[in-house]
Amino acid sequence: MAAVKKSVSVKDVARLAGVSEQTVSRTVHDSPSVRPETKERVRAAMRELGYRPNFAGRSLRRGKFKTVGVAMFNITGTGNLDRMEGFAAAADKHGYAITLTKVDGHPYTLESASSRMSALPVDGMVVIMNRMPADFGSFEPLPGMQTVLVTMLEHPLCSTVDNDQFDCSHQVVEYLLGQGHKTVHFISCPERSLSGMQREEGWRETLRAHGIEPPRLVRGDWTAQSGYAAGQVLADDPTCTAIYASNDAMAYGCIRGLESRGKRVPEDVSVVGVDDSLGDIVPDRHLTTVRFDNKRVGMWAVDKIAGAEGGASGVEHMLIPGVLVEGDTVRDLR
Amino acid sequence: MAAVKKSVSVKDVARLAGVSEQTVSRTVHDSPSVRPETKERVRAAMRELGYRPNFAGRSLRRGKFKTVGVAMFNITGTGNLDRMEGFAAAADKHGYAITLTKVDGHPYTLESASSRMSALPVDGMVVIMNRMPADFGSFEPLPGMQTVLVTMLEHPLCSTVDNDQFDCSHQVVEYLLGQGHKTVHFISCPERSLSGMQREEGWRETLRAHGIEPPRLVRGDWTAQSGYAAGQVLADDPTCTAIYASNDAMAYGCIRGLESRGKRVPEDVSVVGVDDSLGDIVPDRHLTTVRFDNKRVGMWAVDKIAGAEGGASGVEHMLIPGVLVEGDTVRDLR
DNA sequence: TTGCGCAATGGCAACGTTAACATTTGGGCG
DNA sequence: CGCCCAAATGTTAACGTTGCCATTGCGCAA
Repeated sequence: MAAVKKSVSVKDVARLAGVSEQTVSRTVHDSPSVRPETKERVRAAMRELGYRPNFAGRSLRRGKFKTVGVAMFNITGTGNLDRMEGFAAAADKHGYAITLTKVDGHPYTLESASSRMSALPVDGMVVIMNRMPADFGSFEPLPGMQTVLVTMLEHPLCSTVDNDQFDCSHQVVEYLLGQGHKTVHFISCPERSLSGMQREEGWRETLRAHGIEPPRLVRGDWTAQSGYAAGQVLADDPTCTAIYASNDAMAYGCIRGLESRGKRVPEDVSVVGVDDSLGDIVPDRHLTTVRFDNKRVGMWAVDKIAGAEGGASGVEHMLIPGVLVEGDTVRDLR
Repeated sequence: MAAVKKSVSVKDVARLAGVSEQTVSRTVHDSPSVRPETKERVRAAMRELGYRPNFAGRSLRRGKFKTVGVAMFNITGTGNLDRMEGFAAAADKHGYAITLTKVDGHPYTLESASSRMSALPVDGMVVIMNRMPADFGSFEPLPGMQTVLVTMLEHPLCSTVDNDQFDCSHQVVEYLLGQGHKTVHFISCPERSLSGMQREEGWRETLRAHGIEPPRLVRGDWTAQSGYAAGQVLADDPTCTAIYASNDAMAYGCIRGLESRGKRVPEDVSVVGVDDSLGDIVPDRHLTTVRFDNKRVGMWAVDKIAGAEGGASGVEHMLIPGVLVEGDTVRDLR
């Protein structure tokens, strides 16, 4: 019916309703100082013309976009979907939107992400760090642009939030030692992964805190295949009764590798993974693993920006612990 | 050094560089009608003040946002991450950004997604449909807002793009029949899933095209657990030599269910999945499955919007076929 | 020398919205 | 009956950018 040519502005609505533009604006914002019958007349005009407030005009006037930018160096990655769920949920709660930007192909620096964002309609930004950016130490966030980094590393000028990888390893090692294992073997991941290195460090330090010298680790590459190979290697090590794999895929692979060498899980060797990413893919067996709350990580980041509103809230660092989920791949030796 | 209070505008740069605002604007757009030395002076001023063009002012003037909105009813879902990778990649290519919006909690209608988007700074929108929206038939996209639906269903007013689920089932069934199997059993998914129902329809029709009456299907719920149960049921069916599961998790579960009843895969029964979502989680065995190119789906959607620019390009429907990846879970009976 | 054309730059207005201030109207009260 | 206050509505200006047109300055041809 009401065919729209260009775009309908407050002016058009005002003309049709026979009021001033200001009254239209007040009606849009449901101001109490407009008579109900006037409001209704204005609303009718808006409906008839199909009026939609123009975002650009509004932001220009307000100096705010009600949008949080998310910069990712690579989109695909464990937990990113859950994090996005968190971003979107928190944004929704505050009436914000999320603007997603891929910073792939550009240099792996915070500056690169920041300058990309600066041209976009965002009030604050979140950067998901998978690796160590070259300028982590020297980076300064854009003035007026609240910046949150998703990483365990603390930054002096930006708030940070992440899963507590260190605590994760601590929980796993304590758990296994508590079940009577004398030591815990470790299947690591490629060295460029920040979170992986933190898991490794947590494993090492927790063992040392118990006066146990960490055994030689087996380096994996996140794939089940590498876990399989690691399992075969560790099957020949008589001191190995408990294995902590850096992710679930390697843990599953490791189990098969152990079995291929005649070891039973958990009777002979216990295995623990991290991520709870695969669900119960092996239906009659549940992997003992650590479940992270990536959604909460995402929500925290956006809450920090959208919740701050005017007041420039200070720099905060948040670590969100995972939960060890007991399955049936660990044997109690006590 | 150059501490910025509020925000730096062309006016500030113009004053510092001793030129007009217009010349600043021309410099930003690298117009040939500005003397190189003037340009350099302006650029120096921009650097000194830390000038960033204001998005709102620019969009207001231009009437364009260079942004594509993506509406999702639920973020978590197989393939969404790859699709987002596609959105972001295509947006990057065109100099666009992606604005992500969760429409969860609101009614499952296209109208709801559309009205949510209309208040955001976007030039076009993509809606990811998992289920059937109540208003699919009656929906009209917002005037001036190019709308692309991610679904196999064709819409008269909106372009659509999706994986070709029908073709996927066709490929799988043809492949299995080609290997000498007399029929193909099917593990389905919950009825509310659009893509799942299309896979089911494709299975049924392809069998019928060969004059084979489709056997009774076993209904699953996407989980490995349900696949396990289905495998146990089908293990007792002597006519069952080939099973097509609606996703990989059920396929893996099914294999374990069959094995728990003494059937070997692929010697006794062949199993094929869909999605290629789990990687080679079982290291010494590769599931035969169908790999979809969700990234391409995402890119197509954003290309359609960002590539159109001014010209209102017509409604198009695109189906992107998956690729059957041969593993070692199918036996050739010939 | 004068006039013309081109290159470089400046002035102005408008995009749509809304805060701040101005104005009108109606009603209560001295 | 007149005054004042409050409620309701209108007017103006500004947010930052850029298209359009005007202006300036310069070299070259007449």
